[in-house]
Amino acid sequence: MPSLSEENYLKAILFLSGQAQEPVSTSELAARLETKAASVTEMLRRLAEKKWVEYRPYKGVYLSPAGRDLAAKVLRKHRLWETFLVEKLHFGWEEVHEVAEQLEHISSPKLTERLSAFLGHPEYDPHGDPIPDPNGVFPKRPKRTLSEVPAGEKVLVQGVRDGDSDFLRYVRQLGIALGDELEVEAVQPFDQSQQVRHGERLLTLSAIAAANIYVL
Amino acid sequence: MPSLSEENYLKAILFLSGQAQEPVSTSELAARLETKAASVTEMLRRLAEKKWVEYRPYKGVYLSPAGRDLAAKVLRKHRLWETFLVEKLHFGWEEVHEVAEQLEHISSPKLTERLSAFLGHPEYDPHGDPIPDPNGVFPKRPKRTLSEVPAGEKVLVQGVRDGDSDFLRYVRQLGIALGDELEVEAVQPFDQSQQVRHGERLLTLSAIAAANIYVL
DNA sequence: ATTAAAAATTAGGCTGACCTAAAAATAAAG
DNA sequence: CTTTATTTTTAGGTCAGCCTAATTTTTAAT
Repeated sequence: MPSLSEENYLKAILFLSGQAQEPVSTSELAARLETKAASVTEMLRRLAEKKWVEYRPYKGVYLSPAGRDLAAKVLRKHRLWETFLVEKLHFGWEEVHEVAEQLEHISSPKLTERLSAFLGHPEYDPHGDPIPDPNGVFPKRPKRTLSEVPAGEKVLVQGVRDGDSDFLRYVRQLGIALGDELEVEAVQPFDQSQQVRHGERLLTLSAIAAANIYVL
Repeated sequence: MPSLSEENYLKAILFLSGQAQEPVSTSELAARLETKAASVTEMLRRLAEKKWVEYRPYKGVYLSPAGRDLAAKVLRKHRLWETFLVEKLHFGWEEVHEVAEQLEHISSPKLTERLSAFLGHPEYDPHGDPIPDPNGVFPKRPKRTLSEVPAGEKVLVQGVRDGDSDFLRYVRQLGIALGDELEVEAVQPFDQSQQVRHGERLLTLSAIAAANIYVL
């Protein structure tokens, strides 16, 4: 049974190593977890002892199969709770992250599965991010971002990248919601910024913003 | 902001001091929290420093208004979550306690109030225990136990005393559920045990068991 | 009222999870 | 290929929350 802190480390490693299982550096973890490098080193030694990560001093860490499984379970809970908060308790899109950070550590497999059933076994959370199944397997989906869409094409907003509540607030402020139709009118060659039609309005989105919006 | 441990101590003091705000002893707390007296003493000093309790060494402890408020908020969350688990996720009566012990520490006033609304602002949890309102005020109700019911009277099961999962299991095993009608047929004078009719069946309940069943 | 028993507190230690400062290893620059 | 800069680790300290053992206070019993 990992502690709350250990769960947060495992989750951070999962996030930072991406799908490719690339090793993660001490400083990356320290930045993400808002802690100091020395604390990270110490924790990594403990996680390695428990066989949840493979850790080579100075070289980085990656998750063991057991660690990956634990991290996926935490992520599953996080995304299920986010779904619950938005769909059942009518929270705003951008308010759910912090609360889900707490709820994700509740330890009760029965609760998790009942919650999933209650929500109709969703495969994606309100941000459009995939929810791992009870075995830690992600539903895969063509993950296309708005920035990949050429001028002239119409797309549906599927979600936004999770984790940055400033961005979530910005998107909401623009009036863009899940399921909305967007049409890319033009892409500026020099900075990849896009002119996008959203209903009546014409919006300008930076390349960075466009890369954080998932579309279908 | 109380820590998780501090919340548990406050909740335990609230429970043990009852409605009369009687002072609670170190050993009572140690027993309830499954910890050692020395640990309790240490924590009480800390709680007193934070003005959540009034603590007189060797004399006992009771909650300050601020501490009582914090404890009531935790209890409110506990009972709301129990209600959620039973009514929405179809947990059994006796399975919810442990999970609610975790959920009660989630800190988000907005979540608590949305959850309460989602459940229709219940005043009693599935065990029949009262849920304090957001200001820590309990709905009061004539709290009658089965042991107070004289022979010949018919009553409805309103709930059972929370906290002892052995007892919850026993009640369920007897087939008694919330809302069931019971008729006290006889009370044995020598040990106060009761013969109770439950539908077709005739049950014998000890005085101790009867004192733990709330009726209306 | 004294003594024995029970309850509570103090003293001193341990662990997890953090920190700062110093040292060591790796990477980057001349 | 050295030297410098950056990253990482080690060393040593703090704090919350628990523990055992020893001491003190209170309560109960003679």
